[in-house]
Amino acid sequence: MAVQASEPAPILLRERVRREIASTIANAAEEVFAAEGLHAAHVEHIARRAGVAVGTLYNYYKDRDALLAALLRTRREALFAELDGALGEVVGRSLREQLLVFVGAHVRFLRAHRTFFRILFEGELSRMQAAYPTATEEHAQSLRGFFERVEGLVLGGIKSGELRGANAKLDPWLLGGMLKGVTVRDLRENKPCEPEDVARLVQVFLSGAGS
Amino acid sequence: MAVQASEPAPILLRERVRREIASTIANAAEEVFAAEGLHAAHVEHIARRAGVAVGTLYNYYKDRDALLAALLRTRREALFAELDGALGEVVGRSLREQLLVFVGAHVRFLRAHRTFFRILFEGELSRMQAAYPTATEEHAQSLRGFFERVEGLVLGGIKSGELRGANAKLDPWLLGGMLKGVTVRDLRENKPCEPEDVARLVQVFLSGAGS
Amino acid sequence: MAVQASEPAPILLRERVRREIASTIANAAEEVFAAEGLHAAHVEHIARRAGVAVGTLYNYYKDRDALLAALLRTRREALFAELDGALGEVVGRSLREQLLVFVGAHVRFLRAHRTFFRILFEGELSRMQAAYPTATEEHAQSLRGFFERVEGLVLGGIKSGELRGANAKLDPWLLGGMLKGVTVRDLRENKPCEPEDVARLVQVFLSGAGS
Amino acid sequence: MAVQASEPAPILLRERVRREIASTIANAAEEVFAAEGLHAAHVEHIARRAGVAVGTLYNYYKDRDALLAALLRTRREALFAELDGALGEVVGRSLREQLLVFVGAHVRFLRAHRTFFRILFEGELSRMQAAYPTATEEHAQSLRGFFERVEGLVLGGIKSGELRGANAKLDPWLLGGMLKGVTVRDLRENKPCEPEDVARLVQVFLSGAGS
DNA sequence: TATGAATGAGATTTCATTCAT
DNA sequence: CATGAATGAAATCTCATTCAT
Repeated sequence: MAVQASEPAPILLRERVRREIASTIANAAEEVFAAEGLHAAHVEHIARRAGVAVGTLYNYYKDRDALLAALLRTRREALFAELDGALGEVVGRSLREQLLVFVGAHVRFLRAHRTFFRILFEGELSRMQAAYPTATEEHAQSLRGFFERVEGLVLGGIKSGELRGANAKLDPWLLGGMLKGVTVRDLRENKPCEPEDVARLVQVFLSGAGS
Repeated sequence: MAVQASEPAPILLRERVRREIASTIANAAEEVFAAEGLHAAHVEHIARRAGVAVGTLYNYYKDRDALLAALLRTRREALFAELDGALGEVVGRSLREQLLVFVGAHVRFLRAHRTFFRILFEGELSRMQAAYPTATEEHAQSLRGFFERVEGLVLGGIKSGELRGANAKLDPWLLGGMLKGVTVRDLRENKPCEPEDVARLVQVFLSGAGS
Repeated sequence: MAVQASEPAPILLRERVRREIASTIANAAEEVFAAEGLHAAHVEHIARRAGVAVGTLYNYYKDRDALLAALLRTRREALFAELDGALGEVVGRSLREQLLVFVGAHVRFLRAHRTFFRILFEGELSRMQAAYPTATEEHAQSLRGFFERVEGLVLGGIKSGELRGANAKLDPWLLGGMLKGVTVRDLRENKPCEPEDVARLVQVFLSGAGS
Repeated sequence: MAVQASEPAPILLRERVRREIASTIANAAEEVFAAEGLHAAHVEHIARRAGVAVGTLYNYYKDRDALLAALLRTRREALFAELDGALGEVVGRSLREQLLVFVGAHVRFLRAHRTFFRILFEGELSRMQAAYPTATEEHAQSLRGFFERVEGLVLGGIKSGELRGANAKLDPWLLGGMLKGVTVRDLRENKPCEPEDVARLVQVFLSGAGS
């Protein structure tokens, strides 16, 4: 008895094509948002870069807000997967090792997705709530998740005694600030963060730069 | 002894009124730019907040670009005066003292002009060159000047031997990053930077957070 | 018995000063209207050129419309005085003599008030009724008066038999067109109308250019 | 024999529709520019008269300047085609015949595009260089081309001896002035130029109106 | 479902006119 | 009266979004 297997397959195929296009558009959006700025980026440019018509773009994303939100969500999930994956491999190790691994993962992701961090940090102080409520929410969640992981490391260090005289409220901002510092240097000066820079960052945070 | 000073007085008065209004508009602009974002801020809102008609605003500033540029220039000059004034009083002292004074001055200025830093750091990765060329130039100069002062402190510390195994290229970004960290905390979380936070920041940079 | 003659004099003086200023403003207006165009001319430029404040200008003329209207009226009256004066001296003479004198007077006035004709002919086909109703009326009256005088000459020539096979309806437009032709040449090419050009114009109108 | 021509057709159709709309907008612009004046005409009125939204108008013409320029260029090319076509048919004929044909063609075009001449002659002395540089250039070229053709006729007449005692510099302005005269009569008095008017114009230019 | 032209609300900027000094 | 800064209506142009094909 022959099986009519021709039905489900096209559906899957169609779905795969759909995702392919959505992803192409999101990638184009990332490039254009990074290149033209969060506010100045034109939807038409995104469509053009993706090789589709604007109408098509709107078939995949409700509006500019939704497109930006989806983009942020996707990249955030990838980033967090990378960070959590790296941290998962050094559970229980020393704070120094955890920091090295964490910063290393961050830098690795930065190299692959410089644009995401440009968008993330450009929007950090920007006020887009009114114009892009959904994207703003995703954006906030990205910043929060990033900060929580930094904070988690600091709290772990305090608990284990590896951080002394610590200020649990402030120190995550100091560590996060340094991370942002090297990120901004990469984005503004086109100066990628080398392995020795990672080591130096961790060294300064743990032992200071002073003699 | 009566002085016949009836002529110059009105001129001075006019000029003073003029500056007063220009400054009122700039202050309103600062608030609105900070509240609505660098791009989304409406000229009309600025005028309304300043209590003048749009036309009046344009009597004082050529266009949106010029208004933003003037704002950035004014605040930058005030900030640099504050920072340089503070540093001038600790010339020759230890790096720790210089850092404490510098960070203290920064925090003091932040308290008085939170919005300026919002604009400064929001625009750090933003792309406004095309729309606001003059403002962009002022902005870049502000960032540069800020960084140069941080860099100067680091270089001084290296020269004096107070920074050991230093990385002259990277360390300014780390120190600057921490400063930005506490600034962002203030702006995003409404958590002003207390004196003990200043001390902690300097402590971490010089001696590290590790045990 | 001493006469208190000190009263009327100041009034006269005041009135004379008033007219002086009004006339200065009108002259400035003429220059600016001619230089910048009927619509593009800025009231502020007129005031500046007259050496007064805009507010002063509005003390003398109700609005832009009234200023332009007054200007047109004044110049028109002067032009017509000139033309009628010249024609008055050749009453009863041959059409050729009348034409020579008329065209000569026109050219003389043109040399003294090029700007008036620029305004007059620029506005000939322009639609300014909506924006400047009063000025439009003055303008129309100027054109009408100019045409009537040309028409008068033609009709006189027909009546006296000096124009043969004439077309009383069309010929004034032909003669007027030639006058406008030399005027426009003056205004556009900066080529003033010489005495021999006057003679040639009359010659062509009366005897044609053909061999 | 069926032809599989389904591909190219839509493209041609699109292009045709596009031209249709562009032309509709240009025609609306012509009417509005003529009715409201070169400077006072509102872009929104043009769009409304064309039955499209303002945005659509801007999809077809870069800005107000470009719209006016395109309009002038199109009409000018049509006018010159008409004039040159007519002149081409009387090459080598007598000056009188050439003039009759030329003036006739002019009058024919005037009847079909009264508005073009309104714009052309309104702008003759107007100052629009600053606001509409491109349109000004088209305008100047139109005036120049018109004058050149008039001048060509006169020069031809001088060369052939059909114009006697001619003034090659002045006569084109006289002939052109008469043409403008009948045109203005049409536009201002709503009095179209009849065939006998054409004949009279030529008659006066060649033989004069005198007895 | 893809397309891209049409839409029109909304933003910036100008300038004739007013009016407090 | 002279002054000139303040006013705000109005004009041009942009661009996210829709929708007929």
